[in-house]
Amino acid sequence: EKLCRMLFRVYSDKGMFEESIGVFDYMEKSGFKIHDKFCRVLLLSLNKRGQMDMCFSFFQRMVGANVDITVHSMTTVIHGLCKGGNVEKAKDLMEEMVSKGIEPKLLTYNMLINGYCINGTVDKAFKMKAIMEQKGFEPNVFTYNIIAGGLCKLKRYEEAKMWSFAVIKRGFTHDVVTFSTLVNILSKTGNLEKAKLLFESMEKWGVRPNIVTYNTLIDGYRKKGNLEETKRLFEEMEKGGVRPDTTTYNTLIDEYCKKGKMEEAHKLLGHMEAKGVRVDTVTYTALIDGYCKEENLEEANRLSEEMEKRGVRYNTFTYSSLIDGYCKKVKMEEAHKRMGHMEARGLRPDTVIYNSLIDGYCKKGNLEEAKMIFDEMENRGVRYSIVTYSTLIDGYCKIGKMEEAHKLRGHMEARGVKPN
RNA sequence: GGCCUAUUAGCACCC
Repeated sequence: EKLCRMLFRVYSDKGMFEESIGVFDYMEKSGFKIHDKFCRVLLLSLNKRGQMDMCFSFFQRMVGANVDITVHSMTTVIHGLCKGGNVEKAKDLMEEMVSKGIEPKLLTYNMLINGYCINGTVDKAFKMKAIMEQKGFEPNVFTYNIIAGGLCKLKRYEEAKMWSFAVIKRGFTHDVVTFSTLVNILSKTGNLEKAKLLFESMEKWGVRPNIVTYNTLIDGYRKKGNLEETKRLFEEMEKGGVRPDTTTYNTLIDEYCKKGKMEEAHKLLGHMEAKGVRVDTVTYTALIDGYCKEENLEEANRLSEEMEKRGVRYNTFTYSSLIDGYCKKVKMEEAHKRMGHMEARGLRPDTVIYNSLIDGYCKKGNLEEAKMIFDEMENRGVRYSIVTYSTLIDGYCKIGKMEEAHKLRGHMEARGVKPN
């Protein structure tokens, strides 16, 4: 029994999940008593590695094996489900557990509220908050920050600002997350000066800007085209003992890429390696996109091979940049080939990728093919966006097929996509 | 005590 516990722990920790579950099976068959705390090692590990489905199904197995389920493991599973965009499933799970006498905690509710925010359904997040209050839980700083963040995702910055300021007004302890959120809101709404003032006054409130606060402000300045201030902040943070991280470098690399300064961007990649800063998918995607934009697909492909070799994962953005690169050059066969690759890896092409393809065919003057891609989106359940319609409408206009263009305008209204 | 919250990368048109 002791050996099983040890094995289970090690397998779980190393991500050898089949083996972990094998041990679990054996323990169950042998009639060993299995505790909730013991199972949590696996739940947490599955969570960390994004294996939400397995996490959920293992939890079901725990229930089936009569493990003494606690709020802790329930909360872990809910966390995973929420992060994976499966809030409804998480909510159902919570309700099921409540019926078994397990009471959620404030943090459990916060996770669900966050889940709805991730989904972009803030109204449901508010409903969950109301339920939480009904149960006698007062919202805490996390709750407020989560809601402010959710509203930011929807670009509802004015409302977000109210929630962040409410933290300060309600006399909660001042929190660096609240301040960073506010710096972001101010910066994104064109009040970079105010953002800077807030940033500078933070210390007076007893809050020290951290890496995220710096990164937020740096992004604000570079998007405004103020490279001097961007660099100054970069140096200031290093002097102040806040070490630039992956996001900091990614932001700067993207800035150089957008300006077409690919050598500079590449140099920063070198700096990251020299300083031991982790390189990630965003780093490479920014670079790949930069090369694609200057139509240097050779270099873009070289980088994608490099990231493959280094074990940096591709995501939808990475493929999107490459596919768009091919579409802009009207190399449609190559674009399709890349789409095949991503699907083989279990990534579903999204709206943006389809938009690039449609644009490619439109630019080629092949509206039949463009329309076929459009229909394929429907069949595969990929949502149309305002860009999808604009692209295709533009395509029809350019070849003088005005009736088709008008038809699409009707189509979009029927779908509830508002013309801009 | 720990666990939940903030920052960076992809698409059309116009400018």
